[in-house]
Amino acid sequence: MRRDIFQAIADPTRRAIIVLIALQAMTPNAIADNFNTTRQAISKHLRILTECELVKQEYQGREIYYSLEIDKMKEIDKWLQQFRKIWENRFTQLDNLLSTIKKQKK
Amino acid sequence: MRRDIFQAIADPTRRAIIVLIALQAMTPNAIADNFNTTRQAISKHLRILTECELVKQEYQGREIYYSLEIDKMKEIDKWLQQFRKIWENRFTQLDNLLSTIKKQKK
DNA sequence: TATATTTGCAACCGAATAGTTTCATAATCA
DNA sequence: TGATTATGAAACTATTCGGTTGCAAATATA
Repeated sequence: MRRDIFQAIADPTRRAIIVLIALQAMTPNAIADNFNTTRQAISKHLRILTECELVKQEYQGREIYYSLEIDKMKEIDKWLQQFRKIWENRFTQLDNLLSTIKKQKK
Repeated sequence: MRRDIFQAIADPTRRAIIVLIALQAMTPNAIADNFNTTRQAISKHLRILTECELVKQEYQGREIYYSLEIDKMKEIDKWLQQFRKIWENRFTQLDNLLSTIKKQKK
């Protein structure tokens, strides 16, 4: 079992669940209402999301409210950081090129 | 075959390849030297990365140089955007709370 | 207390995945 | 030209994945 955050967001249903519970906590039943699968399938997705700590549970009687562990999402952001440096650099280089051309025109 | 960018970065070997060729183009053989698998396995990963346009090829004789399509990486960034709003908001709320407490102290 | 509701878990199934070995093709070099 | 090198593709395999059905446990309700 790999069960890391990148594998977690690879599945489109799980990405949709993440978006769904990002703003408000929801029960498995309520989440499942939004999809074309069984409640048990959603339950399995929630287990995967819980295992990699992308989601937290809040017990309330027999109901369980699931909500997004927003801080965990930053790990993806962190990995992206190294590439962001590259694409921002590209822009800077382009800017420099453009201003050089501008100067040459003068 | 799903073959989208999120599925592409789910595999740790593919993520490592992406990092490896982010700064300079490399041939499949050179890439494979960095891993504990066969060249053919790397070739398959490169095919997947090519299929979802995360990577571009440059033919040079019998060698093929692979390099990262950095713009494609922005798609992940774009998806993250909606959550970035949330976590930045949290910080703002915390700031407001702190300044409210500060005011009350006065 | 008996029944209904909410939930997770186990067993099973078909499809996808990552890897291997083998082979074909094309370019380079002696 | 013949051998070597770089590469991709095909066939196969073990494992994982996402889904289903069926069941058990715990809470709520009549």
